[in-house]
Amino acid sequence: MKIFNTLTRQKEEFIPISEKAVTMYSCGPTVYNFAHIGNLRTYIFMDIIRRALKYNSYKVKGVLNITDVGHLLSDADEGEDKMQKAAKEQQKSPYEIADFYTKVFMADIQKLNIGKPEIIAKATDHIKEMLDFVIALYDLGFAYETSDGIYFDISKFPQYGKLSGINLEEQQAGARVEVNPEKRNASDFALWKKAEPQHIMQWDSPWGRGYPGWHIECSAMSKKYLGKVFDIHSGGVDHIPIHHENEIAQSEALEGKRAVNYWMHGEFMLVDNGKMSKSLKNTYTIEQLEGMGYSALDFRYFCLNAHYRKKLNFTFTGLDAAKTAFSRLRAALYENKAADGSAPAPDLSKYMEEFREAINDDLNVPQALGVMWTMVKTEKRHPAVFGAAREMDAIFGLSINNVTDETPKTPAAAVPEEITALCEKRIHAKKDKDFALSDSIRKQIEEKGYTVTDKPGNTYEVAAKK
RNA sequence: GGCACCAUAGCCAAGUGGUAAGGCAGAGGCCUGCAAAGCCUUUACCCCCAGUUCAAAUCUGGGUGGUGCCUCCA
Repeated sequence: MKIFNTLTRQKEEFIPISEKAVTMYSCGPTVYNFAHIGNLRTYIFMDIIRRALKYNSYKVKGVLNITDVGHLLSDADEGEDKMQKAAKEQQKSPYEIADFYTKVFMADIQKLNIGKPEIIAKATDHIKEMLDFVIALYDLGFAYETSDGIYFDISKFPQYGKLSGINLEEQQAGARVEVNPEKRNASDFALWKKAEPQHIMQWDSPWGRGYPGWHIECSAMSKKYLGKVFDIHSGGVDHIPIHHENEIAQSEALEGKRAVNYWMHGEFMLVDNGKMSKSLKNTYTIEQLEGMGYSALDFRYFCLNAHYRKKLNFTFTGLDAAKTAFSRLRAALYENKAADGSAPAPDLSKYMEEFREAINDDLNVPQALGVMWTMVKTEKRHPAVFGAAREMDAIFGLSINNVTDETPKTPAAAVPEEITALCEKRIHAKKDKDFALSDSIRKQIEEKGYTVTDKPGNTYEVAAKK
C-alpha cells in the first residue's frame, strides 16, 4: 500500500520495519475538555490507517497517548471551558478532571467504531520515562537550564524544521517579541518546567520539583513501547510545525538516527468554511450531535466522504446529506442481506479490486465508498453483495454487519387507542372511496404526532413521528 | 512577515496527462385514489490568463480567491 509521508511530501510504498507488527504512534487527546468533532475526525483518520494496515494483513501495535499533565491550573485565561470551570468549582483535582474526560473520550471513540489502540498511555504514568529522557538529553548537551526550566537547544540539532520546511531565520523575521530572554534560540522549547509552589501537578527532578514539557511525553512513550525507531506516527496537521518538529528533535538527538519512518497527518475540519475552535464556540461534541438526532456513525459516514488530507467543511446540510445517504445505504444493504440466495452469486471481484486499489492508494476512502455505492446500485439484490459490503466495512467501520430492517415501526401497544381508532376509521373511508374524509383523518393523525402509511390490501402502518 | 495547503455541478466530494466516481438536493417518470417510501432517468467541459504536449481539470509560470499553522489546539 502507498501512503503519503509528510516528511517527503510524497506518496511512498509502505515498508514496515518488522514482519511481526507495524508500530504506530498517534497523538491523542489532552483530556481537559470534551473532544469536539474536529478532534474526532483525526481519530477516525487514525482508525482508518489501522484498519487499512490490518486489511493488508499486517499486525498492528499502536500507541495512543492521553495527555493528562499540562497546565491545567495555570492558564485560566478567557474563553475557558465551562465544564472545566465547573469541575474547578466542584473542587475536583486535575486527576479527576482528566479521569472524567478520558472516560468520555473512550466512550466517544467506541461509539464511532474507532478501534482501541493496543496501548493507551497516560502521560502521568510515564513521568519517570520522561525525566530520564530529559536527563539524557541534558547530559548529551542538547539541553540547558534556565531559571524556569530545562530547554532544548535547537541550534544543536541542525535538521530542526525538516518536517514542516520552516526556515528558522525567516521565521524569526516576522515573529512576535521573544518573551523569554534566557532562551538561547527563539524556538527552543521546554523539556521540563520548574514548578511554582502552587502548581498542583509536580514531581521531583534533579532540578527540583517540576513537571514535563508539552512534547517530551510522545518521545518518551513511543520509545518505551515501540522502540527507538518505529513505522508510523499520526496526528493532526496543526502538530507539524511545533509539536512534531520538537518530537523529532528530542528523539533523534537522543538516538542519533531517524525515529519515525512515516509521518501521517490528518487535515482539519472546518465549520462553515472557517476555523473550528472552542473560543469561536463553533465546536460540537458527539453528544450534542446525538441530541440533534444524528448518530455517531452518521458523523463517521460524513467524515468518510472526504480524503483525510483535505480539509472537510462541516455544515449541518452536509451532515444531513450524510445521514440520509447512510440510511439509504443501510436499507439497501439490508435488502441484500435478506435477499434470496438461491440464485447464483454475482461476480463482485471487480468491485473488491477497485476497493482495494482505492484504499491502498493513500487511503482513498471517498473513492472506496463510491465503489461500494456503485456495487449496491448496479448489482441485483443478493446476499453476496452484502457479504462484499461487509468485507469493505473492515475499512469503513459502519457496523454494516448489524444492519437490520429499519422501516419505522412503533409497537402496536405503543400506539394510543385514539390513534388506532382514527386509522381504522380512515381505512373504512378509503374502502368507501371517501378520499376527502380519509385525507382529513390522516391530517388529524399527523397533527397528533403520528404518521400513517398505506400498505397493499387496505392495510396500513402507523408510527410515532420522528 | 514566514511556512504550508486548497480552488471540480445548488451543496459535500473523488479523479493528478487521454477526454469528468459517488452522495445530498433539484427536475422528469414509475408506483399510489392522493401521498410517503422505494425504483428509473436526468443535471458540470473542472477560478482566470499564458505556456508545455498529438492530448491538461490533471504539468509549468503568473494572477485572483480561500483556509490552516507560526500561541494550547486534531
